[in-house]
Order: sequence, then structure tokens, then C-alpha cells
Amino acid sequence: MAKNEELDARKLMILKAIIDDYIESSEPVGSRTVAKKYDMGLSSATIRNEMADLEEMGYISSPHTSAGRVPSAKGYRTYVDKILEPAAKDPALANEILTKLEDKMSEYGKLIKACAEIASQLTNYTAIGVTHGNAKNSVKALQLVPVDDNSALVIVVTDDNSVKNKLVSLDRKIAPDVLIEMSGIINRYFYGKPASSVTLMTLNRISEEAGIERSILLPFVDAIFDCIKEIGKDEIYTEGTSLLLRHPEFVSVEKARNFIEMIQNEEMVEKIVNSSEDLGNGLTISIGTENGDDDMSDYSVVSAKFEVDGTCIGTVSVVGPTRMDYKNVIASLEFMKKMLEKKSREGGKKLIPEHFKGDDIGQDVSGESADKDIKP
Amino acid sequence: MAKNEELDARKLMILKAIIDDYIESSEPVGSRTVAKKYDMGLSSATIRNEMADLEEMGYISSPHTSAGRVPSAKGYRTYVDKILEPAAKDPALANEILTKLEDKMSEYGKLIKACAEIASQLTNYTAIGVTHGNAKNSVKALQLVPVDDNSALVIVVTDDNSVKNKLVSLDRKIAPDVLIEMSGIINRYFYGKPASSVTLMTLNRISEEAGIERSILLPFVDAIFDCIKEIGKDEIYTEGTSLLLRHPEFVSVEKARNFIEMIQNEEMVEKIVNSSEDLGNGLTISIGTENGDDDMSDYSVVSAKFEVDGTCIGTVSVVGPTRMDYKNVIASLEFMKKMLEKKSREGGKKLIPEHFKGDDIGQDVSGESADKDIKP
DNA sequence: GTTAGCACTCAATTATCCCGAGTGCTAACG
DNA sequence: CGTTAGCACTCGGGATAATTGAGTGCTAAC
Repeated sequence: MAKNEELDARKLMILKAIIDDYIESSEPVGSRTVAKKYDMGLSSATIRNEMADLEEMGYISSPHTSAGRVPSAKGYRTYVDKILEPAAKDPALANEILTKLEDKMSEYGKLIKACAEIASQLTNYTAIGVTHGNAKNSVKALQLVPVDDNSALVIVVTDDNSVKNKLVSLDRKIAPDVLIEMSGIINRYFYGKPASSVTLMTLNRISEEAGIERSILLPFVDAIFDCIKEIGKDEIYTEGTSLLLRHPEFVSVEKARNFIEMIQNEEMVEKIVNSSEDLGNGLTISIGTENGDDDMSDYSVVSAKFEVDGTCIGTVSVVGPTRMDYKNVIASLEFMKKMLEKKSREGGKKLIPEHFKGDDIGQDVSGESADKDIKP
Repeated sequence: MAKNEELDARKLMILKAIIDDYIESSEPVGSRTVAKKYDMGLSSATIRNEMADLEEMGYISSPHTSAGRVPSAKGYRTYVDKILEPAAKDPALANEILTKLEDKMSEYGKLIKACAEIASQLTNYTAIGVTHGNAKNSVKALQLVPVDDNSALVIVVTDDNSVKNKLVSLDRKIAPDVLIEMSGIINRYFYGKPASSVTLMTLNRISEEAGIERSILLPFVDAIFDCIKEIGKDEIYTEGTSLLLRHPEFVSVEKARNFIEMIQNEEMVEKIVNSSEDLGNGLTISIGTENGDDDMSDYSVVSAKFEVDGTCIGTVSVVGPTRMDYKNVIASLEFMKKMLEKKSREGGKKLIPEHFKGDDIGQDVSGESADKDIKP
């Protein structure tokens, strides 16, 4: 039989039927089911023959002799690449979602978190949002703000409007105007420079040139470093963990636990999010064994890079069992991606990228005011 | 038999044995086990008689005729209140933990998150940390920082060193020195005043007195409100979700899912954390059915309010099955609580600088309603 | 090439049995 | 009177056997 050939139309149809049914039922699909439920004018015997071929070619397999067939990673792959016709989400959803995102557009952390939340709700799978920290950003503002007699706030703003701050406590009093002067010098020095250029050396130089005592400068240097480090850090939001437990592949708690532990492991998340296989529409998809890691062989991941104003602000990945409703997941992520991009184009000046505040993962500052115009 | 009487020493011993064993094995405890394993010089028959009494009094119950006995909420309660002798954690742990917390002492959100994380690790149960947002804090610093030509950063610092910032974008250019002047005025005005006093009215007054155009002031007002609202907000950190799934009470995925969904529900968390029954040592404990909610009847919660310099910065709650290792959980939380308090005393000046007490300004409208008022 | 028919396979369900942990009760003992 | 040995009884759970039925591969006829 056909070995390395392309699948003919009929085989594709049957493969599609099998996968569709399996996605719906999560149970091995038999020839009779295909023949009856998806009426294709063929008897079960014929389907059986074709299924035998498909199995030989590695698109499906049977868990045991008297069970139906189950799609393999290869099967899902052709399904996703060649069979699946793009589905559209109900445009009415757009408004609903947009209102949810409305007041978060200015803050990437919250935005990505909200997107992950929505993606999870739309798909009924777990969604992981990762912000795209970027240490290569240039410093836009770098300020010291007096807080009280012996403490001050260090604030770093990069050109993508990420803001981090850190409280510095000193063991001596420092006059506010000294601080402000210092702030001015430091700020002028780094304005427009890449964040990575803020090194100890340069700050030493400032010390010399500006004549600021090194022991005073040091704690601030420290804090600045911390802030920059923080800005470059990705933040991870996991939404809808419990949703996955609703799916029948998690009958055993062990699997459930393994999964939860996996997606709480940062390195693993890194791996998950960065699994490649671009789908052409800006989405990336990795099916079962494809994604290298053994622990992940039972799961598929669909990821979307979210961009605002041309810069990537983060990634949202939907993680589910290989028997995942790819159609819906892809449609959902595509939908959100497009919506967001349209919004960011329209929103123009309104959609000023604001900061995500850095002290924690999860709950951050909200940005409401930025999109309000000043009305004289 | 003894009805409303206190339990005598022997009954207490037996109850303790039953609970200890049940905590360890998670299986109903029989009379033979108690007699043999915890040698108390009594035959199983005698134990049986005593157990019958204990059952009648409601301290234990048997799932079915031929199973051993299981402690009831009432049983656990006497165990916790009367039987449990305080245990101490290994002091060597202290250093390890302290280093973990070291660089988080200045930021309460991170600190509480880290505490919850450690609590979860120490106990092997899920821990929930909730920061204690406090709108009554006074404003310590309130600054506007120029970021670029048409955007500026609003920064609010309260006396417990909570910092929130917000980027404000303007549709016109604003000169840095104007901003700085404005900043100075606003800051002086609110320095030491309670955060709740920052109302629309007062800002209107500033506009008049300082002669700043209202339309310029407005977006900043908005941002300040947002920041204050955020500072007053509680943040929730859930750590070690998957740990609970390690315990045998979660054999069924359903239970696991219910639990996870429960602790991801904010209102539920509120309930969980605020369950009372003070234990005298600053800990609070709620056992099974005690905590009102039906969904929580299978779980127990031990909570500790964490204080730094006399002010409550948040709560860490350990949530586990009623068959929880109370001894260890209580010891762990007590340990952390003490450690933190000691640390905060030692570190004194570094942690919380001076408290500023000022007279209230005018009307005490809450941040929220005031926020509504602003919108044109 | 398609299809009806048939023998065969094997997981999953159900029924059945059996074991043993644990109980309550009774009677004997110090 | 409290304690204990002994015994009949209960009942959940584990093991085993029987049954079912969905699904297959193969063959032969259309």
C-alpha cells in the first residue's frame, strides 16, 4: 500500500473523522462509528481497510487489538497542517473580551495575565501567559525620589515603559535637593542608553565625574541593578489550572499532579512556551512527542506571541492533552491575537504602553487613567 | 457513661493515640492498634470500651461497622486545644529561611508570598498568603516624575512603604520643571496625611490654591486615585497547590479539582483566611465543619497574622485535610511568625521608618467613590 | 474496489467468593 | 467494679471468574 505517499482525499476524510470523533469522545474510534456517524457512503469494512493503511503509515494506532484507533502525533500534525479549515470565533465575543481588556491595555503584565485568563476560558484548557522582559531596552528615565529623611525610591523606566522601583534605606540622612541633583545627573547620563550598559564601571565614572561620594552612590547603584534585573525578568501567569482536571485524561490524580507540578516549574514553562513549529498565522504549535521533553509527550501546546505596536509583549500558550480541540484553540488564540493587534492600531495614542509593575507576579497595578483624555 | 464531663486522662491518651495514628496513616484506627502500637498497658477490649465512650461523646466516629475509628472535628479540636504540646522547629532552619527572606523584607507583597512559599514547604500543604492592604495608611511621598515629553510617572508611597506607580500620558507636552513644581506642591500637601484623605475635593483645593490648571491636574488625580486604590487592595498568593494532591484524601480527581477551584476563588480565600478560633499564640485555627462553609468541611485551616513593627502586613494560612499534621503546621507557622517578628525588631530602623501622623484633611470620601466623581 | 459475514480478541464490566480487620457483647477474673 | 479473654457477627475490599460487546482481520462474494 501507499507508503511514503501523500494521503489521498478519502484517507484524509477518514483521518479527520477519526480525530474529530476522538477529540469529542476521548475514546478510540472504531470503523463502524466512522462509517455511520460521518456518513461517507462507505461500509465499515472499507473504512477498516483504509484504517489499516493509516495505521501502517503511522497516522493512527490502536491501543489494543479490539479497540478502535487513536490518532498519533503524526496524525494530529497532518490534521492541524492540512485538514483543519480555519474557524472563526463569534465576533460578538470581541466586544465582551475587549471590555475585559479595556483597562488593562496599558499594563503588559496585567494584559498578558488577562489574555491568558480569557484564552483559558475560551478553550477550557490551562493557559500560560509569559511577559516578554527585555534587557536590551534602553533606559528612558532613571530617577531618585526622596521618601523620607533616610530613604529614597529608585525608579527605572525603559523605553517600552516598563517601570521598576526599589526603596533604598540609608544609614544617614540625605537632603532631598542633593538627591534630586544626583537624580538629574544619573538620569542625563543614562538617557537613551541600553539598560545593559548600566554597569558598575559607568557608575564609578559618574561618581568621579559628578563628584558624588562613592559610599552614597553605592546603595543606589545596587537598587538600580536590581530594577534592571527585574525589568529583564519574565513573569509567568498560569490560568485555569483546574480546568484541565475536567478532561478525562486526568482520571488519575497522579497525572493531574504531574501536570500541575510541571506547569509550575519555570524551566518547564520556558520549554513549553518556546516549542516551535510555526503555523504561519503567527501561532506556534507543538504536539505530544514533538516537543522533545518526555514529560510533555502527552500534551500539546499552542502558543501565540502577542504584539502591541509592533513589539512583542509576551506569549500566551494553551496547554492541553494531545487530544485537544485544536480547531477551537487555534481559533481562539488567533482571534485574540488579531483583536489585540487591531485594538492596538486603532487605540493609537490611547494605547500607550504603560508599565508592568515589578514587585510581584499576579497582582499588579491597574492602569485606568492612561486612556482618559484630558477634557479642558 | 460520662456524658458532658471532661475527658479523663486515659480517654485523652486514647484520643491522642487515635488521632496521632490517623494523621500518620490516614486510615481508621482500631482498638488493637491503639493497644499494641501505643503501649498503654491495657487490652484491646478495654480500649474498645473507652472508644465506644469516645464515640458516644462525639470525639470519634466509625465510617462503618467493621472499620476502626476516625476523629471528628470535635476530636481534633480537643486534640489541638488540650492535648497537643507545643513542638519546636529546628533552629537551624531559621538561618536558611532568613536568608530566603532577607532581600524581601522591604516589600510586603514579596515577603508574604515568600512566607507562604516557605510555610507550604515546611508543612507539605497548600499555603495561602494574603497581604493586608490598608487604605488608612498615610501618604509618605507623592511624586510626579517626568518620563518623556508627554508622559510622567505618578508615584505614591505610604508610610508602610507600599509603593505604587502609574504612568500618565498627556495629549500635550509638559515641561519637566512644571511637573517638578507641581510634584512639590502636591507632595507637601499630602505629606503625612492618611491616604483616604486624598479626595477630589482636596485636589480641587490644590488646584485653586496652587493655581494649577485643573485640566492638567486631572489625569494625575486619576492616577493617584488608582495608586491609592491599589495600595488598599489585598493580594493573594497561593503556594504549593500540587502538594495537597500528594495526600491520600485526594484519590479522586473530583475532590482535587474542587479543592483547587475553591482556593482559586477569592471570596472563598477571604472566608478561609478569616476563619477565627484564636489559639492564643497568635494563630487561628478552624477545623472541618467549624468553618461554616460546606465545601470546606473536609479541610482545616491554620492561619497566622504576620506583623512587622506592630502592624499587620498580611496573613499566611495553611490549608489541609482535617487529618492534618496540626503539630507540625502550628509549629511551622509559630516559628515563622516569631522569626519574622524578631527579625523586624532587630532590623528595626531599616524595615519601617518613622510613622507620620497628620491631621485629616477635610472630607473622608473613600477612594472608590471619589474616583467615580472625577469622571466627566 | 467494495462489502457482507464470520471467527476471533481482549479490555472492561459484573458477579461471586472469601478474607480479615474490627466491633459489640458476654462471661469470667482479680 | 474495672479489666480482660473469647466469640459470633459485620462488612468493605481484594481476588477471581464469568460475561459482555466493541472492534478487528480475513475471506469470499458482488
